[in-house]
Amino acid sequence: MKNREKYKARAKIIKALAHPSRLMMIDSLAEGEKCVCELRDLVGSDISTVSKHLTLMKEAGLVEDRKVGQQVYYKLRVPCIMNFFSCIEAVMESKAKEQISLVGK
Amino acid sequence: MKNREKYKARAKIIKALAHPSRLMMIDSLAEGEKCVCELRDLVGSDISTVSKHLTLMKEAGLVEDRKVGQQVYYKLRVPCIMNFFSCIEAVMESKAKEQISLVGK
DNA sequence: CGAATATTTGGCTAAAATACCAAATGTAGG
DNA sequence: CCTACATTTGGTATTTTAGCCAAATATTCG
Repeated sequence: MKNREKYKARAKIIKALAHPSRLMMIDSLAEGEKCVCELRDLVGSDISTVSKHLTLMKEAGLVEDRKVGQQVYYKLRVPCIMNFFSCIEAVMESKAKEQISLVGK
Repeated sequence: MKNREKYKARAKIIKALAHPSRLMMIDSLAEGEKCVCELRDLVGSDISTVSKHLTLMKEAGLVEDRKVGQQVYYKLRVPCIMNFFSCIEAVMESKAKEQISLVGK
């Protein structure tokens, strides 16, 4: 794969994570399968908006869906995603410390 | 911190990763400090564009800078970022397998 | 000081992402 | 078949992001 393409492919997946509502849904899906309506209640947006977020994550390969009756259930496809968050917290802490040290100068 | 804010803060950091050029630079910075001009050669965009990418990553807390003479060196602030990529690859593989299984149907 | 080099900032345009509403689709049950 | 319900799709307006050029800033060196 051409180098430029490799980073583009990675960016697509990371972009699919890069939205507050989507992160909220991922956190929730870590507990297990949820239907679209449950996720809508969680994030509080219009259901069409939620559906589009889910489609986008599905296309990126983050989640998969399953139809049961008239409902559609989504679940995480690759649980290692959850490991991200500890590092994200580390970034925030590191940033916070920097802020503190700047005050002292 | 209010829940909604927590996810917004996380999203800001993840957004700062979510661009091919920025991922390319992060990969390169994993080897060690680089000046802006080296990173411009790497990604091939206008230097003002590269500078803006770096500023954005700095504001997110991903990198820090250091001025040496007339050059500015950037380095990774939180190395655990690099752990992301193995999971990203896993997402891509999982996606690829899905594609293959669909062909067979 | 004045020229040369590295980087950042401001301004602007084009492209991408987001959100909502309305309409379409799919499924279940009477 | 008709209605109700869950979800997706289409269309559109708004916001955000990206990239380039030109100008400003900072530093080095003669």
